[in-house]
Amino acid sequence: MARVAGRMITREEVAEAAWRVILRDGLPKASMRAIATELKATTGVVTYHFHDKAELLLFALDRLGTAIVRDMDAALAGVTGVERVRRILRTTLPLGPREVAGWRLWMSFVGLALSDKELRDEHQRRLEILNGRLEFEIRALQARGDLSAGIDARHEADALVALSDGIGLGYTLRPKAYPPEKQWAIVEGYLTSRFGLPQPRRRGAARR
Amino acid sequence: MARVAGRMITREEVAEAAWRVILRDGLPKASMRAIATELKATTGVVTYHFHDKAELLLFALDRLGTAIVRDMDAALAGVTGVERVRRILRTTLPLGPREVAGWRLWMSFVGLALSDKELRDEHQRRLEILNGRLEFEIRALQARGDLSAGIDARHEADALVALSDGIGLGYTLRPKAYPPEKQWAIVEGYLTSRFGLPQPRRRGAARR
DNA sequence: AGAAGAACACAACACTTGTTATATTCAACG
DNA sequence: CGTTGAATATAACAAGTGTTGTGTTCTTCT
Repeated sequence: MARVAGRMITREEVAEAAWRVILRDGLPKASMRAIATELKATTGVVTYHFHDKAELLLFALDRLGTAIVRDMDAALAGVTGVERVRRILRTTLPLGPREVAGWRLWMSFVGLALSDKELRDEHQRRLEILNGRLEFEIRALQARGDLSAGIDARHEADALVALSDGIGLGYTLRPKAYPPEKQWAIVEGYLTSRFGLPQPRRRGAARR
Repeated sequence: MARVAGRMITREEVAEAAWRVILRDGLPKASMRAIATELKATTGVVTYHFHDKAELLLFALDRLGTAIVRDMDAALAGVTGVERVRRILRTTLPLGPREVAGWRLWMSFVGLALSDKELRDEHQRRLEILNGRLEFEIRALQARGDLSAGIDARHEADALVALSDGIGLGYTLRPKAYPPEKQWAIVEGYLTSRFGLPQPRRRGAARR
């Protein structure tokens, strides 16, 4: 109980301030003081909402993951069939500024995740969610008859995750080499040549 | 002039010590003192060979890249045809402990590379080298007649880099999800369904 | 009005960091 | 020999870090 005072900064706002600092100055510069300054507050706010800095970073990463899942669900609303797979990939790829920011943040944490078990678990969770969703959709397509029952859904989902993550990694390091059109061309090319899924737009070059 | 004294620690040894520290304790723990201790020396050695810490990290990353290129060249010696593409991918994928260490190191630096221009340039250089080599080999296969002349070599190389980098990223975060056999199954599956490349067989065509 | 407690500010502590300056060692050479 | 200079050790500094403790506000409830 007890509704509260003047500004009332929430944990989410702290996490989002951390995002902005990380995106602007990099993770090493994201100190408690820098995050507090970004909030136009002092470190007291940060230490009040989070016991640790580790807890703050973990929460920031967790919230980033749930935001992506929420975006994905929104993109899937009312969509059926093959288009669902495309929508999933569209929300994970760095096609727009929002997704680009997400990828930059995610990549900023990868280095830490290698030496921090909890951060690594959080990363794994996201990958497993993405993998699980793709696997589910592939199975649904198989049940529908749109896809051969012979293919290994789990395996194909792993491959798709690898492809989209590779594009995301490539974009964060070489943005010019992976513009949105090329990202999507790679994914569409993969889907058609691998599964024979029809292209919504005009037919292209992927005949062998 | 002047051959020198007792231990004579080189820049390369310092860089390799930095690798070990980063692999064992993570990049944030890789301080000058930690690296010096790993060398069983003091910080004087490190500051003598490197003016900056930034210069040390850049050198360590650069040397990692050249080591990978050297491995790739060694794997390509005397190999012709489609097998060359496979060899390239085999040296980039985290199939063995050596490549796994390379990937862990590379991923440790990605976060810093986002906020450090020189590190980012180094990353881009490696990606461009890998992309260039694959593009070259694809063109060679086209000239040979093993691959349709209609495909866009540059585009296919970008896609292949994305796929292998995605596998590498996936492995560093979820090693159990991408064991060596699965890594290779994904790549082989991609090559066959995308290019129709046959499983390894020998043919005796004249080179060039 | 008064009490309570949440939300925040502020200051200080104990470390660690990168960097620099100054000593020390010791093989090579005139 | 003594001198030189590269290679390493040592020590110190200023700045920044996460964390902790103690005030200060200010709303809400009685």
